[in-house]
Amino acid sequence: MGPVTGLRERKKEKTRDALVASAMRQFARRGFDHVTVEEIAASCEVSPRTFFRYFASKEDVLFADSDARCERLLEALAEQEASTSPFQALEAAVTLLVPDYAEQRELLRSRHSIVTTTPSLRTRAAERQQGWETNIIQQLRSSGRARDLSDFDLQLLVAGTTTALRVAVEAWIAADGSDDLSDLLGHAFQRLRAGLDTPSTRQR
Amino acid sequence: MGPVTGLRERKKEKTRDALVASAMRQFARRGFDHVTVEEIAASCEVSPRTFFRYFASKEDVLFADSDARCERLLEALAEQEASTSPFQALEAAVTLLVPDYAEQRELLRSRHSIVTTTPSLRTRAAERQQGWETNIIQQLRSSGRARDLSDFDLQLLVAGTTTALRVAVEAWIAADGSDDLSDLLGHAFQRLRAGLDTPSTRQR
DNA sequence: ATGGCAGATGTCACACTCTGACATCTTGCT
DNA sequence: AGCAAGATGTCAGAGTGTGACATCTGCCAT
Repeated sequence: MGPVTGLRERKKEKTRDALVASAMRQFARRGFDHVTVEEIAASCEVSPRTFFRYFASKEDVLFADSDARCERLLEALAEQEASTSPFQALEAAVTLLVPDYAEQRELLRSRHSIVTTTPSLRTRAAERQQGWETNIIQQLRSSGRARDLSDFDLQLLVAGTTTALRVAVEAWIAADGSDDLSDLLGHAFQRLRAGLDTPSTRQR
Repeated sequence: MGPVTGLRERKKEKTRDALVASAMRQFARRGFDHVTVEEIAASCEVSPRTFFRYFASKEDVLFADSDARCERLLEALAEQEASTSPFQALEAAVTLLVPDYAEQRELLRSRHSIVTTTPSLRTRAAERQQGWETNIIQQLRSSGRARDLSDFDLQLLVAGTTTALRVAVEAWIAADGSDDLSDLLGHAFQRLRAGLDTPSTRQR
């Protein structure tokens, strides 16, 4: 029972993918704000109005894959043993995302360069993950896994974890490729576990 | 030797403050996107063009005080003993900001309600602080305080700290006022120190 | 004090993003 | 075939943000 695959839905997905691909390509080449929605739409033979039916804003097309990744994280989280601590469950779930990131390194890298070279975007980079926090918190709560954490501790835990993820991914993206994302993540979680004021046992 | 206080600068500051105040008042009353820049400008007897000379965007006026607070954090950080660890220095500096936050609780609270009730802003809430990270990292590096931390560890440390600050402030804002920001911050730093996977010793 | 300079503001014109309303075409179903 | 629903196009318009240029005003040297 694969996903219901009517012609309509396939067409839609195709248009969506085309928009993302074309947008990313042009952003990378000419810079985010030198590319207009009209141009993106035109390159896919679609009206600008239609573009906005797929994406709420021009920025959204940049982060199109991010939401999908959040979904996958939530799924991975749901699959963790109920007996593991929220922290461990998060670490395990995040680790499961590594191949996903690795696959899209080029996309992430080009987005990173787009974001850092566009002042208006610089702040909006990681806030996407901010949105993740709410979802993760909700999932941990409703699954009962966070039963003995206070709201405050839970928020701190989740925020700390997504922050670690963000920092690790950024470092991985920024590096020349010799670093392994798993290692970076492992190190980050290790430090969250041991306490941030603990002197690091050497690194890189 | 107080700050050089030419008439010109005073006037400018006055306009700026007026813009922020009027904007915040109207946002709170009518919602962020039902208030136009034109209206804000008009209420201060100023042209819309001038508004954009003070603030790069309509959103920026919402976070006008944030940058100032970042400045103060950097100063406080610079004043810390060179012998304290980066983590301790950050904790101490952040603690010095508490009165600052406390003073503006109402402003922060109304901003919080504006942000959470405006879909287009919901994600953009605290990521202003994201921008803080770069500044803090730079300061720690150039002051030599972070001499024996790897880039990665430093990034993680700073990101973790600002995250703790954000979470604590959010919790404080969301609460009914019975909580003390110092306590929340203290607790957050305590958990960063002890390790996020450590069971909490009771709380609220 | 005064005349010039630099910074602050206003005016105008314009590009671009994003939205609502309505018409049209296409797909899925019977 | 033919209808209903969904997808797209067209059109008009509000709102944000920017460049260019003119004007006004506080500042300072003479």
